[in-house]
Amino acid sequence: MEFTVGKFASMVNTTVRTLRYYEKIGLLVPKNKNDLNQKVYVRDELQKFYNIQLLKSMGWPLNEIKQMLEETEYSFRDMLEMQEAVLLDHRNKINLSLDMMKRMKKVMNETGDINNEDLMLLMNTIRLEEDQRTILEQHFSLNTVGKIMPINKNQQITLDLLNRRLLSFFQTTIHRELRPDSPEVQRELTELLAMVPESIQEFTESDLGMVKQLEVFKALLPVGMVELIGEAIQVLYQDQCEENGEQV
Amino acid sequence: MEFTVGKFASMVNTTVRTLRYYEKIGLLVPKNKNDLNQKVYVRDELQKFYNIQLLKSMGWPLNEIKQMLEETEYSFRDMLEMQEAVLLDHRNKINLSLDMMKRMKKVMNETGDINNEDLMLLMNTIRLEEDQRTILEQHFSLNTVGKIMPINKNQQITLDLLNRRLLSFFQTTIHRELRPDSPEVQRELTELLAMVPESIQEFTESDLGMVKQLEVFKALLPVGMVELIGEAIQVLYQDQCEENGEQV
DNA sequence: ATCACAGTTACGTGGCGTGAGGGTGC
DNA sequence: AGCACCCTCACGCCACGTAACTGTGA
Repeated sequence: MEFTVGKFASMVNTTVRTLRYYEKIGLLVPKNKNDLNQKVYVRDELQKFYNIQLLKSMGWPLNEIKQMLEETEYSFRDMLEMQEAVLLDHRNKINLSLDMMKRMKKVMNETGDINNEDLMLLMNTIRLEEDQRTILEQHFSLNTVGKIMPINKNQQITLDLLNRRLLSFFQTTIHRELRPDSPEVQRELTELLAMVPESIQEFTESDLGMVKQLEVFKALLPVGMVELIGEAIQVLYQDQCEENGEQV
Repeated sequence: MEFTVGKFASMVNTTVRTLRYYEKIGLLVPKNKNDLNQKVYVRDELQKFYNIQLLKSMGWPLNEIKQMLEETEYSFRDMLEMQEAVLLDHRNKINLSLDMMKRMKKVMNETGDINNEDLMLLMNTIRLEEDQRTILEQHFSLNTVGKIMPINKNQQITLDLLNRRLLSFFQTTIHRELRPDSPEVQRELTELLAMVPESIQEFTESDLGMVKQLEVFKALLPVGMVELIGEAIQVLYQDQCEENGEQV
């Protein structure tokens, strides 16, 4: 039951370098030597190595592992609970990214060209959804916010696709230098608004505090797009009021 | 729309150091300066920063992100698929650790004292289950292996608890220096074997190749335990044969 | 003499943290 | 004068990888 570094490394399925590193930091130091004055790993080191591997797989850093293995009076149960929380947190972040990527794959499967810049913009809006949601919830009711940022997966994908269509249309609008009151813009806008939940109109009235908080997100949109859409919506509402014979 | 590092950092919720680092590696270099000769971040940098964050959340390293943002001709779809695989793999490893920890929590909730060394030993047997399974599958049928290493969660926990009881008992046996043919040992052994699936007896007959492969795992057990259990089982079988009037 | 190991020393990696030390405007 | 910023330079962290060079028994 004596193994030199090389043998031991292949036996426990690791590298010589790793064992040397563990020795250097005092984590796993072979106590015995053979007749050739080479360090040898015995049963004790094997058991300790697997315990190190175990704690590592739980997410502990090596210096903490060293401490834990030195003092006998540590609570395994506490260690387990702590690292479970860490791993759950980690997994949660990964799940958020995976969800985002799933939604994007569906958006990309829609027909029509879309460049990488716009794809990243759409993906960013998904990624930053939670941040925007918390801001909006300070100014509107939970119910209202839930309508433009639904948690329901089906509603989500519907609005993701709507977002894509909106972005694509106003990109070409800017490119073709159309005015916000042009018939093409007004026609598309009415059509888009028809597909959207009614209460979204609440969002058109915004106070100054919210505008400031949302400025970062607005800056992510292409130059001039926010203004263009704002003006286009204003024109639309004026027209509607005139049709109804109302005063603005 | 001009921000110095500090302002920009707090706006996009990062640190000055991070921005400086990105500048150093040429990932995000502010092109403009203000009248105080300070570097300023504008809308372009803001958009780029969020794109960097996005790609980072997908698991890309910074040098690859830099390349991707430099060349316009990359396939966003391919990037997405690749990183989805990476994230899934990552999540899988975390899930394995979390499963192991769940099983251990149940084992720890059983009554009776158990020290940290033994807890880690039990946890290692769970962690190394897959490695042992592949070895055993080279020598026994899938069905047989499945009985002592079930995939079914309920059966798993039953055997985990059995393992704990077995370990605890033979630890005290060694401590009290009981002999393998002592009545206490034989009684407990018969009781333990009664709780185990019948076909486990197949495992008592082992060939040399397998013994060698499993040596690493046997070395994880406390000194003398393997031998003790082996002898105790032999005594038990001899007694059974004599009762049945058979010859050994 | 060559090979297959063992040994030590030391620099590189990635994504920053954390200073040191100096300058500038209010 | 102090404060709150800005600048650059540079070492530290973690868990090793990689390389260079030397030594030793078969």
